[in-house]
Amino acid sequence: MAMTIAEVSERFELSQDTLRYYERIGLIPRVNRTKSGIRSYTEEDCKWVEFVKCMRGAGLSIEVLVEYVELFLRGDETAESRKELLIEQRDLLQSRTEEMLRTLQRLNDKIDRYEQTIGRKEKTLKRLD
Amino acid sequence: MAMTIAEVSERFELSQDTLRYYERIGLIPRVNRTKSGIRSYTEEDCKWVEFVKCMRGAGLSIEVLVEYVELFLRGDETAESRKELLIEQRDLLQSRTEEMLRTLQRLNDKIDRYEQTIGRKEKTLKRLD
DNA sequence: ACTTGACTTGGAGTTCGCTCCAGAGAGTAC
DNA sequence: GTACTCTCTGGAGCGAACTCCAAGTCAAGT
Repeated sequence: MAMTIAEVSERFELSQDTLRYYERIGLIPRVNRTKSGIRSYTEEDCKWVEFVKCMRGAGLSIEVLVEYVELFLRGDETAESRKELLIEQRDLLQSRTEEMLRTLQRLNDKIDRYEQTIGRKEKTLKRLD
Repeated sequence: MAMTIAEVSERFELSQDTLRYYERIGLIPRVNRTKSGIRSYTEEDCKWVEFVKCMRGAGLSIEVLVEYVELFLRGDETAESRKELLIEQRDLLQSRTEEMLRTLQRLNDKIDRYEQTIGRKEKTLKRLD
């Protein structure tokens, strides 16, 4: 059940360095070690890794995720703060996503215009043949 | 019609340093200067600034935008390459956007669960009164 | 003529988020 | 026991994208 850093690295496609870095800065709670000091990831640890990978992938900052973990570790009485933090980040993510959708549309329009322009050019060339 | 860097900075909410930086690295074509060496932005220059701001805002890399500008400056025969570059970036942007939409959904679910948990807690507290 | 303020350039400095490395300590294989 | 492999820690290094700074130029106002 418990996994080594090599296995977790493989499983989530994050480098061992990144996993150690994430733990060092508190982006995931501290992982337990064997008596000889080697990390032994539980399924719970893996859930944190997966969560953080997902949130980082969407662009949430390390800073805010560290804060989330800190709140989590302080226990139940921080549930409200955690919820507020999540709402704030959700709103940020939403507006960034909306901006990206608009830009996506713009890129598609631009590509369409390129298609038309190049299409016209080809026609012209054919006519010249 | 022509604008100073201060006006362009104001108009697009980009610092003067950023505008100069963008020009220096070729993210926008070179802006003409007055005889005394001061930048004088035409409406055309402003369109580039706006385009770049939009694309950077969606996360396109500086590197790829510089390449786009270079191709543009080489003229009509690069239209096809420019189109391909745009398609590539469009596809990248699309998958990033999709990832963000999935994460957005996940965040919303998580917030919902927080709402329920906190709701239950409040009820319990009330019952204890 | 001189001060003020906006602008110039080239280059150094900063922040974020990793990524790499050196040196050391275990566990396994022979 | 010694070679090999995996892992550890603390710290240095790196690339991207700005951001700041020093020293100098120029135009306008008084």
